[in-house]
Amino acid sequence: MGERELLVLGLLKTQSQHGYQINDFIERNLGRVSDMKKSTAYLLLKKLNQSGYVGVSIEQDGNRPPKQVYSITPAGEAKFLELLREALNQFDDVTPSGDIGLMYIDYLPRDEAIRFLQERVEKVEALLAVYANAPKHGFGVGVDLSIRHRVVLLKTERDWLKQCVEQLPK
Amino acid sequence: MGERELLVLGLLKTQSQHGYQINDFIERNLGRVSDMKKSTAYLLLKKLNQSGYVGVSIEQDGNRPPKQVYSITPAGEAKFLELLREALNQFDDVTPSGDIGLMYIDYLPRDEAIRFLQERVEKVEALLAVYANAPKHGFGVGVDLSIRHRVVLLKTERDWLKQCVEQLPK
DNA sequence: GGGCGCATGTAATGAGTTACATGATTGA
DNA sequence: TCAATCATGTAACTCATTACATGCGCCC
Repeated sequence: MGERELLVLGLLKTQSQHGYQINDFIERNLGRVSDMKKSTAYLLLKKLNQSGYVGVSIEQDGNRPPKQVYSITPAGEAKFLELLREALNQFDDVTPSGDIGLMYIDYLPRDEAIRFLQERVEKVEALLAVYANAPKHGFGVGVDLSIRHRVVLLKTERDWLKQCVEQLPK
Repeated sequence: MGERELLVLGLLKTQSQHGYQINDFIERNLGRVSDMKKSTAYLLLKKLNQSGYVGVSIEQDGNRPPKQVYSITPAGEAKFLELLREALNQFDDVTPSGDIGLMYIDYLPRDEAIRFLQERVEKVEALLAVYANAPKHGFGVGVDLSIRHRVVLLKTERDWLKQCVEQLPK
């Protein structure tokens, strides 16, 4: 079990919720921290329920589609802490995808190679602009730390890419 | 198809090789660029052969285990360029794993949280030391760029982690 | 009447890892 | 003789995504 489960359990810790609500919250508020897909959340909730980490009850407003409302159980609370410690404890060596391509970049004509790198720079700068314009939201310290993390990584990426262009042999 | 295939095709471009040789080369020289597992390489070679991107011939020295020696085909050369362009073209937003845990870090006692972060700093610094002591190898510009990439990312990580410690509310 | 929001899911697929299994040669 | 190196592979599993499928209510 990993981070997806941790994320969901953490959201249920705050309050009982149904799948749609969780997905909605992630999309609106954590879109830049998690890329979990909606089906994944539904599957996860079912799995967590089967494992006894969350309980479920069905609610219905009028004739609307029924909701499966999930609540965290004591076992789930314990699991949350376990997963949290596990997540904080692990540290993987940064293995950026995209570097294999770079390894072979001299198989391309120099100007094509440069064009690719410059396009990457533009993409990075576009993302940085998004983060710069993003509104502040105060869901605990963690989210803000995480956003700042991305920003510094993106800046590093941008500078490194620019260096790459310069170091390409003529 | 992705980077694993690109990596293997690129190695076969240089010379025909068997699986063990490829795995050995990756382990010795690209251990810091790729984390591909050995079984994966064997599986990939078979798959690439079935797709017509590499040909195979069997060699045997004396009574040693027979080797499946793979060579890249013209179709494979074309595929290599296609995958290379694809790899260089794509750029994913950096989504560091480990940030979900960070998001919930205030659910832990402050001193435990700090200990986790400091351990991460140490791990990062250990890795940096490895890279600093690593011997230079001159397999094209690409590998060196890739190593430099990791180094700058790790330094960014280290600085960011130190900031995190400071920003943890008291 | 048509599109968006609400609400939930299943089936197939993909990518890769882990664990397992085998067996000969070579050098200390 | 015992460990390391050479050499290859399969089966089961994990994790998550994609594509598909459904259907009501509400507002314009």
